[in-house]
Amino acid sequence: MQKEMINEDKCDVRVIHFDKVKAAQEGALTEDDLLNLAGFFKTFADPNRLKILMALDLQEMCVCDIAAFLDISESAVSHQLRYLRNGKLVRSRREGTVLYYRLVDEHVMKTILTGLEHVRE
Amino acid sequence: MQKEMINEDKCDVRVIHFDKVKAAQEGALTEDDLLNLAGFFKTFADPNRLKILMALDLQEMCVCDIAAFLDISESAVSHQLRYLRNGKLVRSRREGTVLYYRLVDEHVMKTILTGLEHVRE
DNA sequence: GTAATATATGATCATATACTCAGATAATGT
DNA sequence: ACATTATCTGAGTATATGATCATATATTAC
Repeated sequence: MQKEMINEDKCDVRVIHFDKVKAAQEGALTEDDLLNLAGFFKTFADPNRLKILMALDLQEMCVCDIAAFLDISESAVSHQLRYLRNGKLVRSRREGTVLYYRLVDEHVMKTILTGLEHVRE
Repeated sequence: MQKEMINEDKCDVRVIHFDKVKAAQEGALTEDDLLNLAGFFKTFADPNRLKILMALDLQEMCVCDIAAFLDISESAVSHQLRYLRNGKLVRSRREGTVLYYRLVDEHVMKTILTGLEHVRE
């Protein structure tokens, strides 16, 4: 059971399998990819956002309809939609004062369905 | 532009397209599925957990190796592994005092790779 | 049994999240 | 221009999250 220090400056770091640590480091994503990916999944980590995304997969909807569907305030919906817009998951189309939201592409539902598969075993 | 109240008790709820709200409600998941699904994605919503999962896809690893890889405390790793165990994403195998963790199944990486596809456009 | 090693757990704390509220903005109707 | 409608935004707040630290547990070696 060989022990090695991974870094001279951090003598508290204990490593049993140095080769595995190295392999993990070599296979790791960049910090950028990692943050984007975590951010992407954060989008799906909220029940209300999931409901919005699945509803928008069926049909485009406006803010107040989504608010009625979720039974939360329009302001709260608007905040969540901004979140989804920033994440490039939804797009909107304006018709007068009404904004109709829809999904951007098929990755969104694909991700949700893969997750649902796992959850239902 | 017809307006209807979705509920007599909540006169502040404004609905433009009642049919869409109804369709969304009919297509919606149960609260249980929704919470499980959100919980599932919450697992992937953290950079360190993502790194752990991707590393364990390559090879089984023990706690202290993961800690060295992530450059965080073994305690923090242990907390995250408990999270992953509760979510049924990883399993462990004991060899003396050392616990080797590995992924439970292929849904995990499938989910991560679908996400990565989207993130990289 | 005791000591040492590897991991797990509970308490605590700083930050992130998701809502509400009040007010701002954008498009339409008069 | 002014009022109305639909949505957006910033501030404030309560809860959730993820790390650290100290301590507890589990296995092995002596």
